[in-house]
Amino acid sequence: MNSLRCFAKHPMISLIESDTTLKELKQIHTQLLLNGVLDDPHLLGQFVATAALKNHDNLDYSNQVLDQCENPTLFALNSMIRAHCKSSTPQKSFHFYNRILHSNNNVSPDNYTFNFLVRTCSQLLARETGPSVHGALIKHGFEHDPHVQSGLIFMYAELGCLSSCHRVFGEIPNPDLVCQTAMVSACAKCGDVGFARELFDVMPQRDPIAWNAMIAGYAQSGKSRKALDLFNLMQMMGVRVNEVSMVSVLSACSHLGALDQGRWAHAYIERNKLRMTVTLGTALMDMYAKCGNVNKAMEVFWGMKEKNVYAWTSAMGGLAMHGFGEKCLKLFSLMKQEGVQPNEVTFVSVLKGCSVVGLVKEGRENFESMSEVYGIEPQLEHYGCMVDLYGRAGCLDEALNFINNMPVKPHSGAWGALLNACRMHKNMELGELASRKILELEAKNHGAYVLLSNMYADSKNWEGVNSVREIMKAKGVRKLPGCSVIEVDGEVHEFIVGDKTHPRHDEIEMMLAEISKRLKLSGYVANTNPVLFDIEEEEKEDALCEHTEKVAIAFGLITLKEGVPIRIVKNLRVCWDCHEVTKMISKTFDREIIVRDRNRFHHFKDGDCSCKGYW
DNA sequence: TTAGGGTTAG
Repeated sequence: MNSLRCFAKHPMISLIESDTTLKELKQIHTQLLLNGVLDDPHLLGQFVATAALKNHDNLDYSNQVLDQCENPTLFALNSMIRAHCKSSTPQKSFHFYNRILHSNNNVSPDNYTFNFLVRTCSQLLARETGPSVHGALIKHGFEHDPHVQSGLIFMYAELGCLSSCHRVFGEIPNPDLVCQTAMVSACAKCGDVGFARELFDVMPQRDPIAWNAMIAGYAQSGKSRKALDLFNLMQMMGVRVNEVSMVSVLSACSHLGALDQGRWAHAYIERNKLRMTVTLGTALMDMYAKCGNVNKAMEVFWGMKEKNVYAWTSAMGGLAMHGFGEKCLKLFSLMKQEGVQPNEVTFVSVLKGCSVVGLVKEGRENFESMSEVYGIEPQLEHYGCMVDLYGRAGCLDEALNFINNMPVKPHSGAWGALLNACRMHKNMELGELASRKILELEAKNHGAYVLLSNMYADSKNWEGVNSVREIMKAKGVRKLPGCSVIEVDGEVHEFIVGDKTHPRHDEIEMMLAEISKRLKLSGYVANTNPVLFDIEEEEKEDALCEHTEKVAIAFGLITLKEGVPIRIVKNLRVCWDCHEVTKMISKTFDREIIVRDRNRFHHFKDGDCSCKGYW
């Protein structure tokens, strides 16, 4: 009874809510002081903890109150570590940890202290401090606390230290469901999704969170089909699916470009009345954008009740990916008007938006505003976007100048953007320089070899083509095999270059011949330059016929009803000839064709492409 | 009177 009375929340403290203003908080504080309520250290702790936990980003007041208090309780100090760990200033947790350590009030850290502190280290990605905190908690005897253990596994996974995850996990005699799930997630996060699955399979019991962890593990490591397979198994086993499961399912569909399956997932969410959280809404929108239906993506976006920086950034990225640069920038203005703070990823979308439509001035201004207005230091990714922006617009000198003046060493991405620009604008000399730089950094960068070889082929420099081929051979560099995917009636068909095993291979061949015939009748002459090797003209045409997007398009023409757009996802950039051919097919066969290549979307219609020849 | 595992944008 006594303890209940002691820990019941004071009615005035209960008034503190997450939307309590600072002024109101001060009024409550003054009242509590006048009434002598805060003379009780437990109630003071309650006030500070409530104020801090209700608003993670306004901890100053609680900090001040506690700093003026000579002998705060362990509860109050732990609460401050917990609040800071979730705030934008997690490092301040250590101030309160130090107060616990150096308290003259007989206070010493407990399992709560270390649990919160370990989470602070995860937030901070504290490579050195994390292990020290681990050492300290062992010294204080808390390494057997299951909350602390799962926290440590999570922390080491965030730090990318799988061996430490294994060490912690291996030392737990009987890990509970939570620790096992944390370990499954940690292995998947650190790249060992196979071991994650082994662990998952031998778990004596699995709740929906464990299933979600494994599905997410697959989705995040690019094993999208496995993610969808496991989701199907989850349903078959009668495990309760929730909105978190669907986020991973949608993410897997986005990755595959599987629009039918994505639509099915959308219908499933509605049918089962799953909660449309901002995360789920973002995943849904992203799925539609990445599967080629940008209008539907924007419809989802505008229908979202809450839009955070992820939602805005994803919508802007979707627009940029489809070539709608101006719309992307308009959305950026709107986002700022709404008071949503952009982050570094937002600027990647902004710069891509500028790049796809050649808005050099706007791109430069936005890039400069990153550090000047928003205090965000540009990362390599942003520098790459800027080189792409200048290069794509044909300002090759400025692109080179930009690279040469980068405050950090230019990475292969920056040189790669320049190389692609050189290909677009046919600048052989600079292209050679760019490829040399890339290969100095990454001797086996197959993309650079292919681009360079294609540039030589474009200028009929067969000697150049051969020399690239020789170097590739000597260094054991293989061209990444092309692969195109098309979905028909909810089934994903994958065409890999040279693979003739598709059950309808013969029909596809016939359709390819038909396409060839009809295109020739319309005056098409194959541009054979992008074929990597210098071979006889006729053979070259055959090799081009095998570019996987053409095979997938042929399959689409056979299987999809008239008027249904053909949607292809390709793992490489579309080559110039395929781009021309696809334009012509869209006209000759009166068919809309939407291709997602490694970089962006191409919408082919009536003999034209939305990229206007720049990709 | 404070605590643990699963989700979104490059």
